[in-house]
Amino acid sequence: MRNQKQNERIREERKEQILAEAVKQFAHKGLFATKIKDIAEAAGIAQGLIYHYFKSKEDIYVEIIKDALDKLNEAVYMLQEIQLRPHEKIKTAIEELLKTIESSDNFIQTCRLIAQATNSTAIPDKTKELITEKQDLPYQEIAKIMAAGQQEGTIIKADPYELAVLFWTSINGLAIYKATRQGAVSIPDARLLTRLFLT
Amino acid sequence: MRNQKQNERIREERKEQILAEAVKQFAHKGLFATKIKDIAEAAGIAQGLIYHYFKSKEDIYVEIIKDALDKLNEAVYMLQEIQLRPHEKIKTAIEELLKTIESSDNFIQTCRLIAQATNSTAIPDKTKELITEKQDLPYQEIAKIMAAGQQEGTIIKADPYELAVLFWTSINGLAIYKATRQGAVSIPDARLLTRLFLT
DNA sequence: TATTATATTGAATGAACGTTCAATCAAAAG
DNA sequence: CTTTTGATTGAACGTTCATTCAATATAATA
Repeated sequence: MRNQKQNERIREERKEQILAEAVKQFAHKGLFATKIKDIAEAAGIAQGLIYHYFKSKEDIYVEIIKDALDKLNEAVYMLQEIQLRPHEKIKTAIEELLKTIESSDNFIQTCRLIAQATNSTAIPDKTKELITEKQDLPYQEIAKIMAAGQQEGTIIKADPYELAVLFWTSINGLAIYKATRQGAVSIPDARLLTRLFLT
Repeated sequence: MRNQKQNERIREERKEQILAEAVKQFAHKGLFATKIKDIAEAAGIAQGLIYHYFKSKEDIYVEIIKDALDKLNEAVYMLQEIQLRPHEKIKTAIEELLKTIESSDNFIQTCRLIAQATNSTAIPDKTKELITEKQDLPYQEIAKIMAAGQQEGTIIKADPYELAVLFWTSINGLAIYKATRQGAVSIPDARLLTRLFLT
């Protein structure tokens, strides 16, 4: 028989493979239009095998949404660490996020998944909990930076949280925009958006 | 027996009633998580009766998406008519749109429906056609106004279409933001957003 | 090679759902 | 009151789908 280490590795690889295909399917079609058959076919395995690795379709979905929210929060957390003035943080964040939108399918999938989940009341309860738990952090974090910048006089005077809302709705909107027009779309220059927040 | 006029009126009223409930359901849950049973129950009628008025669930959905896109285009079209300088048009549009986001559930439902439909590849082909046909007009229209304002030196210099993208992604993002936090959320002041476009 | 444990398959199951349909109801017209 | 026509109901039908399961394959170990 196989030893435990090998088994664990195979198991982990298969799980990742299934998750990777499921992310694509969910991002494009959402939870309810994505069929287990779709995921199995995309992964090149039998339908039944999916249930060897996951309890249910919902479970896969919940895990994916969790990962998506975590990924976003992690990125935001890194922003805290960087040694920059607040207004430079905002500038850098916008530049990096727009660059990522242009280059990374992965990030766009993350945005699509979160947007769908956020915009539907039909998602599993567990997903709703994750969202209430994790969705606010990016807003809070950006709001903090905005407030700090206001202290220094480099960020425009307005409710910091409202500025954060504008920040994220713009970024998110652009990601979805890019996602839904396949191919050549021109994402606005970072300086345009930056201008919205700096004095 | 009833005369034809009465029948037509009853028929029209019922259709509207079904559509009104379907809009709510679709806006909250999307096409695939909304069941015919849900719509029938919300409308207080038997499931079967829906098929006396509509050919299929998809048909209802397509009609609703069509209405949503038309409503948006109509609003944009009215903007053309107003006698104002380009930068005043942008200012007024932002003010009115933000006011509408704060007050009108109807508008928010429209935004949700369009966002969902745009963000999914699983929607009916007929819906996809409607979107490709009608979705670009608001962008074009705002881009035109931006370009005109640039001629007058009142709108910031940048690709007009990119400005339009920024315009709509912000508005749309805010509408979705409001939709998904039930109750008290503070929508940013119109002046903040206006500042993004004016010189 | 025989054994054992897990991976994998594909068919079976059962529930949910969209749609159809036969039967009944309601109301106006004769 | 009777007829006629469309509105309405609720059960029935057929399909799709998530999930389960019995059977088979694989590969490491003894």
